[in-house]
Amino acid sequence: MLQVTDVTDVAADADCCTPLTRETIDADRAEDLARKLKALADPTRLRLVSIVAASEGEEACVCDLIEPVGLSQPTVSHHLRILMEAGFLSRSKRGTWAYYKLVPGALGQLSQLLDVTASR
Amino acid sequence: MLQVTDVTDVAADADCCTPLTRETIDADRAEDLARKLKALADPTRLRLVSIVAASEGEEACVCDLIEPVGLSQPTVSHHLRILMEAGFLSRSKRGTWAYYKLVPGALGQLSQLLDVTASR
DNA sequence: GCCGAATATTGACAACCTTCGATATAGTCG
DNA sequence: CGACTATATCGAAGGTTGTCAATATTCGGC
Repeated sequence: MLQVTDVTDVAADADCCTPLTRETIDADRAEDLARKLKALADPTRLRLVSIVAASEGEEACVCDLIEPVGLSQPTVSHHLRILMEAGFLSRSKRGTWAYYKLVPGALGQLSQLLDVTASR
Repeated sequence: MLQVTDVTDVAADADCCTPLTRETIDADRAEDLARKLKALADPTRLRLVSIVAASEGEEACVCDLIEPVGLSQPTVSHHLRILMEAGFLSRSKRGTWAYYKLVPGALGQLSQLLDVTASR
């Protein structure tokens, strides 16, 4: 009940958002939620998000991400693109470098959708 | 904050739990988290969880789940097994019927892991 | 304008996932 | 016991995913 206002905010948001439960989720929203979860459901991508989140300004350069995850540069780029398309990261180029940054609230919003069931 | 006690519970729990961020997640925990997320990252399984969660006692019989999702009985059984192995549902047989029930706190725990980034 | 460096895209391949029909298992009621 | 019903398992088909090497693109410096 603490979340009533948040919930409404969230409902006004882009492409999602009303509780996962109580009323059963409809097929379209399930599809949408699944797409976001799928973007996170990979160990490498979780590590990328985590590293970015722990970096200065919640932002990191591709060149700093390749070595920690131990995969090829194209593979890392691929994962970053998926995370961006799912709305978890945003990209900004500065010179030759590409910086990926956490989209504020994206993880929290997803988290709330899952939490609803648990919080009642 | 209402959930402080839950949080400690959860921290004492099986195979997970410390923030997704600040300290970067290690490969093992990423693997583990990814496995759970992957179990949820399917539209059909989200709908199954949702229907179960919205049912009396957060529990539903397989026979009641087949028609709503519109897939074959073996397919539904398969998805339920995945959700069970990931720790989101538990099964209890009563006579010929199999009842799947939400595991209390499982979704909430996952939710918290994601939320950490957002909450700081 | 050209060269080198950082990132993105493409194409290919193996592994895995979702789904189904067919079949096996387990439990109920005559 | 035997037929029926509910659920699980198996095997196969088609689609999707993660990964890499090779290549394209974009940008800064000489």
